[in-house]
Amino acid sequence: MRLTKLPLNTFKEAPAEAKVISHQLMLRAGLIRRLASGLYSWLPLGMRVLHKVQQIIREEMDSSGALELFMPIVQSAELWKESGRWEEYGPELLRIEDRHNRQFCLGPTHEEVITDIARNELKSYRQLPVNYYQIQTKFRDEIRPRFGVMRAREFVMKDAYSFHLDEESLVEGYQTMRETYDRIFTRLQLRFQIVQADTGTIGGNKSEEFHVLADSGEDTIAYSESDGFAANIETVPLPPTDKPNSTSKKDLQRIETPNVRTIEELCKFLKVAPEQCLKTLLVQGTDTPAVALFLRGDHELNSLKVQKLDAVAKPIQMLRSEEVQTVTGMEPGFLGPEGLDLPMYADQAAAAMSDFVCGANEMNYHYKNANWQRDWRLPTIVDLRNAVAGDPTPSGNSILSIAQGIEVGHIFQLGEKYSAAMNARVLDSTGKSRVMQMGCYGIGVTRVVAAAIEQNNDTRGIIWPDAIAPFDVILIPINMNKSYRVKEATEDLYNRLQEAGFDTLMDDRDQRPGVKFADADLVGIPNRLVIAEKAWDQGQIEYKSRRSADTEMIDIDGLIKFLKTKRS
RNA sequence: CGGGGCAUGGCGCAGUCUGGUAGCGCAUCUGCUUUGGGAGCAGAGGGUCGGCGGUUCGAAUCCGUCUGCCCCGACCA
Repeated sequence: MRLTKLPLNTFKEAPAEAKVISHQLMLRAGLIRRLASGLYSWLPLGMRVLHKVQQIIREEMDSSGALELFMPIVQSAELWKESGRWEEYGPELLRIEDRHNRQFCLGPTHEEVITDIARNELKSYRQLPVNYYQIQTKFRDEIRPRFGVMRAREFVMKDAYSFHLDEESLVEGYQTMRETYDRIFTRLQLRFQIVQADTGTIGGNKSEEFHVLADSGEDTIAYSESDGFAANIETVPLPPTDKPNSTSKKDLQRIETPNVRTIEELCKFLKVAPEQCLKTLLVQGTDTPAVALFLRGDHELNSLKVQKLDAVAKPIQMLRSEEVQTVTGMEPGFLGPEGLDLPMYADQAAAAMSDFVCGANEMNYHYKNANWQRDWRLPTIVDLRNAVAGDPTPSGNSILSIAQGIEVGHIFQLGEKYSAAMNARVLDSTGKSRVMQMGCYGIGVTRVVAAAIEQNNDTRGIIWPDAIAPFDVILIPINMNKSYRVKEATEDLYNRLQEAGFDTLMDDRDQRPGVKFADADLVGIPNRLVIAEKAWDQGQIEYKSRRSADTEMIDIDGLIKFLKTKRS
C-alpha cells in the first residue's frame, strides 16, 4: 500500500472524549472514528488489524473442527420468548418493530437462533458433536458505553455454540475450545490469563474467562501462580476467619462526628485505619424493606455473594439515600448495628472485629470501641466481600495476588438451558429422544484490538504485536522527490517485499522525514526501513524495530532473509 | 437510571464571571524556501458559538428548556 493512496489523518492531540490509552491511540492513528455513543466506524487502517485478528480466529476455529456459519443480527421476538429471555434480558436488549408491527430485537448474542437451527438440522446422535461459529456484529444497549471500542454498544464477536449428546461429550468439546482459545490468544501475542468465572445472564454450569492483563482492565482477577489458581474476583470464596475475643476492657464510646459520612472521612476525623471501621450497607430485601450488611471498612461488597442470600432481593439494589431515611430515619453515613430492626448479615471479617468504629444510628454520631456480642447481637455470619491481595487461596496453600484484566473471551458449559427450553432434541443410539447438551464460546474481536493496544504502547504510539499489525514493514524514503535513486530503490524494495509476502506500507508522501517517522511510530508498524541515498549507494539500508530504541544497518542483499528472522 | 462535568471551524483550546458582532495552536489549500524526528515565510478557505424559546437597542456571553457527549456507580465479549 502506498500512503498517498490511503487517506490517513493522524492527530497530535487526542480528542477529549478518549480517556484510556487504546481509545486515544486508535483515534489518533486513524483506526476508528466515533459515530455516536458506543458506535464506531472502522477506517481502512483499523480494518486491516481487525481482519488479521479474525483470520487467526478463523484458522484456529476451523482447525478445531468448528463450522463457520452466519446468522442475522435482527432476531424475532418469538425465539426470545421461547427461551424466556425476552423478559429476562432487560433494557440492554434493543427491541424493534418492523412495518407490520412485528417484534424483533438486535442480537446481543445468538443462543436462541443457533438452538433453532440445531433443532431443525440435527436429528441424530450420529451428527453430534457439532460446533457452529460465526464472526458477527452484536448489539447491546449498554447503560454506559465507554473506553471506545473496549465497551461499545455495537461490537464484533466471534461466537461459537457446540451441541452434544451427553455431558461427557460437552466436557470434551469445552476442553477443545479451551485449548483452541489458548492457541488463539497465544498467536495474537497477548499476555493473558484463564480464570474461573460466573456464568451471568448467559447461564449454565461451568465457565471460564480469558483476560488480557492490563491496568486499565475493568475486571479484577485474583490469582496465585504457585497454587495454579486464577479466578474473577467476584467468584473467589473466602474461608471463615477467627471469631472475635469478646473480652475487651475498653468501654463503648459515643462520639460526635459532625458531617462525617464516609469511611475515609471517619478515618481522618478519628485517626483510625479503615480496618477498624465497620461499614453498614442497606440493600433491598425480599420480604423486608431492607437488609443490613456489615463489612470491614477496607473491604468491598461482592454482589454475587450477596445475591445468594434469600433475604436479599435480586438483582441486588442498594437503597437510595431517601430510602435509607425512610427505613432508618437516618442518612447513610451514620448507620450501624444499634437497634436496627432488619435482617442483618455480617461478613466473616466484619464479624471478627473488636473495638471497632461504627455509625451510632443517630445523625452526626459514631461509636468507638464497639464489640459484637457485648454491645449487640452478632448477626448471621456469611462470606460477603471481595478477596483482596494477601487473602488465602481456596486450597489454603497459598496467597492471592490481584490484577486488572480485560475480558476478551468467555467459555461456558451451558448444559440444557436453551436446548430444553426450545426443545432441541436428537435420537440416541437406542432411538430415545434426548435433549442436547450445549456449550458456548465467545471472543470479543473488536475488544481484542483495544486490549492489544493497552498492552503494547509507548509515548510515541502503538506497538503492534507482529501477528496483528496492519502492515509488517514500512518503507520511509528520504528525499524521494529529489533523489531519483532513492525513488527507484524504494519502488524496487517495495515490490520485492510484497513478493516475499510482507504487508508493506510505502510512505511516498511529500513530507519531511520527521513527519513520516512520527506517523510510523504512532501507527505502530513493527519494522521500519529507511532508504537514504548515501547508505543505499554503499549497499545498505537502515532498519529499526518499533520495539527497540536503536537502528542497525543491514546489507540490502540479505534484507529479506533478515526480515524473515524478525517475523514470528 | 442516580450523582458530577462539558458543548465555540476536522482536532485541542481561549473568550462567558463583567453582553458590543468570534480568536489562538494543530490540521487543510496555494506559492517559495527547506528536507534524518511532527519545518520557515507569505497568502487562503472553513464557525447559524449544540437546538429551541426568552430578556435586551444588541446574546457565544444573562435566563428557561431540550439534545448530545464525557466521568463515577449496577451490565458484559
